[in-house]
Amino acid sequence: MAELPKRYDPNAVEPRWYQRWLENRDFVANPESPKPLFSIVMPPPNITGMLTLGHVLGDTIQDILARRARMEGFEVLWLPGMDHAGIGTQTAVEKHLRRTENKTRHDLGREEFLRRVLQWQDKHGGIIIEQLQRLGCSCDWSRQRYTLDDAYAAAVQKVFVDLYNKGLIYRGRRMINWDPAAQTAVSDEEVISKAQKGHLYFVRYEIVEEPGRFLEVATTRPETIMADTAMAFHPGDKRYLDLLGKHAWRPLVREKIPIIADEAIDPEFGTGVLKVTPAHDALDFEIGQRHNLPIIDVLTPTGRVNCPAIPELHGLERFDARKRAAELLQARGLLAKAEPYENNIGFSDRSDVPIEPRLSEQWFLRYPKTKEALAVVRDHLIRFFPTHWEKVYAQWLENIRDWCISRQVWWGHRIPAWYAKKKSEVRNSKAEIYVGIEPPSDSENWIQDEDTVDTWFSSWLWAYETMDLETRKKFYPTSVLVTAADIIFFWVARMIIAGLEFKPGKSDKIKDNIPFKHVFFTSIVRDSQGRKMSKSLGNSPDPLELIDKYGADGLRFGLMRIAPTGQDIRFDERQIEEGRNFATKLWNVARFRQMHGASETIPKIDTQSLSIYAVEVLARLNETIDAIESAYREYHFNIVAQHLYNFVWSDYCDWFVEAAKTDIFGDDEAKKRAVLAVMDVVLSATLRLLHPFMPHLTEEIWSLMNLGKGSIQFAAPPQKVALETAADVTNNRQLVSAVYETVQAGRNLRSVSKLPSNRKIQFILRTDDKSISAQISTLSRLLNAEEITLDPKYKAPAGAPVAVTPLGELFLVIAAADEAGERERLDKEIARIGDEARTVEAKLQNNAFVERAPAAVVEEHRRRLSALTAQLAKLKHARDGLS
RNA sequence: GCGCGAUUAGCUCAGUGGUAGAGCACUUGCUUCACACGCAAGGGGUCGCUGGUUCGAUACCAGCAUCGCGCACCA
Repeated sequence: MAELPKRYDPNAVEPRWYQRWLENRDFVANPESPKPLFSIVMPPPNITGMLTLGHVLGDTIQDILARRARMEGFEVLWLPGMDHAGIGTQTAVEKHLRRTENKTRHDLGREEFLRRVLQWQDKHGGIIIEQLQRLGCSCDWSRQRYTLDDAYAAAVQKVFVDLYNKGLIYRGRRMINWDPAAQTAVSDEEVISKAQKGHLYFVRYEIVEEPGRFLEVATTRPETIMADTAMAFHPGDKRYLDLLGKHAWRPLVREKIPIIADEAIDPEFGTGVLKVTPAHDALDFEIGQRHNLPIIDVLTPTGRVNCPAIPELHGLERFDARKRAAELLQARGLLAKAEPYENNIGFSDRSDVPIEPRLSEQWFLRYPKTKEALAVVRDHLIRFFPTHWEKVYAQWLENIRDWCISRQVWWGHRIPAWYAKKKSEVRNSKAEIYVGIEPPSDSENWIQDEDTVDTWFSSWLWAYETMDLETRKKFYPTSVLVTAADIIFFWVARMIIAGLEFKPGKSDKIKDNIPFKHVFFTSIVRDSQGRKMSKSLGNSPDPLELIDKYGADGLRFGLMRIAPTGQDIRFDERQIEEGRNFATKLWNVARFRQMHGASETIPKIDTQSLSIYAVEVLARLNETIDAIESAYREYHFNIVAQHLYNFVWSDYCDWFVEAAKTDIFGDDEAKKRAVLAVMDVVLSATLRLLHPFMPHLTEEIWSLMNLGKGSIQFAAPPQKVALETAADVTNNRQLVSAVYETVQAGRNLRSVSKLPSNRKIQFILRTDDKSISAQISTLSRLLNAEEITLDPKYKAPAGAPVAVTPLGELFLVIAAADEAGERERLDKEIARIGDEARTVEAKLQNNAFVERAPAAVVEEHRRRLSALTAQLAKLKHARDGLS
């Protein structure tokens, strides 16, 4: 038997076990297994990503579910993988290129650039996989996938072609969200609105037909004035009715533009007049369509002004141009005023720069199966945890708009569309477009689309395209998806749609094709001040450093314990420290058991002859098992962790082990063996319950103490211990709680009497109950008493500290009693108990309460009152005994 | 503007129609034969506010306030 060192060293133990598990292929799923399935696909982290606390949270939860399922006898597949992260990875490489070689991707050309991305990927990619392994994740690495694997990429292309052939994917020239930094279109979901401080400029447009009269318009974007093609007001706005059909002089590039009326204008805003700029605003574009307005684009894809007619602005960056345009207007007397103004602006989720609404030719997907996707969640074929996300999901689906899926990015799945070379300027015509996985046979006459698809257009197949057919047959649909709620639209909803549309399941039935049965939305990890973790704030701790400091198990347990469902987590390193401390506590209490001899591999206890303390701890173990079971059903991991923490630390260590020392250090060998067996049963059960949270530590103790055959990973979860008849258990437990209460009262006496806790002291217990004598040795130990004497007729000297306990009156024997102090203490105690008794009594005197409250509640109050009254009498008696 | 969530001890959070809870932090005592990453004792709360339902509300209902999030608007 290997001896357990005093301090547990996770850094030595954890990698050793992980390596062993890998060698044993413990995480590899077997599609031919007859066992019931349990499967999870990991939300794929970005290929060049680093492990964040968000990953730690999500992947720990997945690991807990996977490990628990393995113990419960499921055939488990936890399928890991990575995402190529189109825009993100490309941006990183472009940045690197600019810094090191001062080149753009266009300088290198597509082929060379992609070669560089692959180099970058080889150098920086996949680190996160090692980090997940350090965390202890029990993924089936033999099935690791990548969104750019050949088979996966082929599936993405096939889906594109199929949807095109179904008429669901189309190409169109429409207003899209343009990211000028990444220089690509993005989807509506990738635009986040943020409050932005700026100015509202009031610009004067002279009326052509009435020189000297001006139309004033409020705008935040004077730099786009050159692209104005109309002025508009609300048709019901009497202020401007006489101007309808007239014209205004557009400033800067002076030109006549019509004055029109349109319902879309809010007469309340600004002056009630809108300058219509169809090329640079979605609403203006719609108005332009309705009124057949020309479209003038004065911005380049990088967000610079393109307007040679105004040399002062031409080439300026859009925000510089805004200031300059205002100055120009001011100089010409056309700027009435500029007010400070705060409005919401759409920012690119990716590059964090303001989005530019832009007219552009892109590929779009008309979502299929939206009604069905709503139904499967509404009808709970797919259950969301917490449930309130169902509503968020439904709202999105009910207001869904077509998805712009093309990206002007090279890194990713290239769009399988070809254009006829000769007439490439007329791409709209169907005859000029060929969509197919293979290029057209006369490929020299065709040119492939330069764009790639949105990364999420590949991720939405992740739930099943990651599985080969055999694996899919066994493990699809997956059991549960664990993910952060911020990708509910990006990923969760689209995966559901994909499952329903492409039907990868074993039959056509909806239940076989939904991608998962449960979705658990994890919290978002924030810093201790509630801010989001971000690189720029530097408030994001490195999980690997935390693992070095506290161990993977400590990190996992600490994080789980503070992770509420449905709310954000405020991260505080002290909580991880607690996780580490808990690991050490468990280690030490196991060590304590080991010091008293070897454990039985399959521990057995004789439930007929258990000590009352053993009954108590086993009953609490049973309660813990029940509580954990129901918490798991709702994915309340924090509650599971809290129950385990309380049971181990309080019920087992603080109370049972301390009480058990009476027998362990006693002379009765049979009792000693019995109590050690109880410890083995409890430890064995506890380790198994804790294993999903703290896999390495529990495996280490399990193995060193030889508590089971083989790895704890496949040990069955503990069953509740069958105890004796309920009545006996109740009696036993009442006695134990009386003993424990007496201990607490005695310790309190010691403390208020200012006796240091290491000093042996004497107690006298005044009671008629002779059966108490059996508990005296344990009482003595827990009170660190020299001696406890049972004396039914004890006459205490005046001033002797006393506590009224369920076992009788407990007197502290000290040489010089502080009579005044004791009187004061008793008075306080009498007042406190008296208050409580009066409260209960008042309630019982309330007829309405006695008549209407449930009988059990009333009875409980009566019992309580009589107990308090008895206690009060004894306390008063003790006080009156003082001189 | 619409929707969602939160509001309980200094902090992070549980919780229940019937006597307010945990961990940390704080105060005090302790190197007692598993553990100072520990043991023991203690202080600390009008359960956001106002109404309603009820014998009884921190809990259920309504309104309000504050904070956070999402959607829409955003000239």
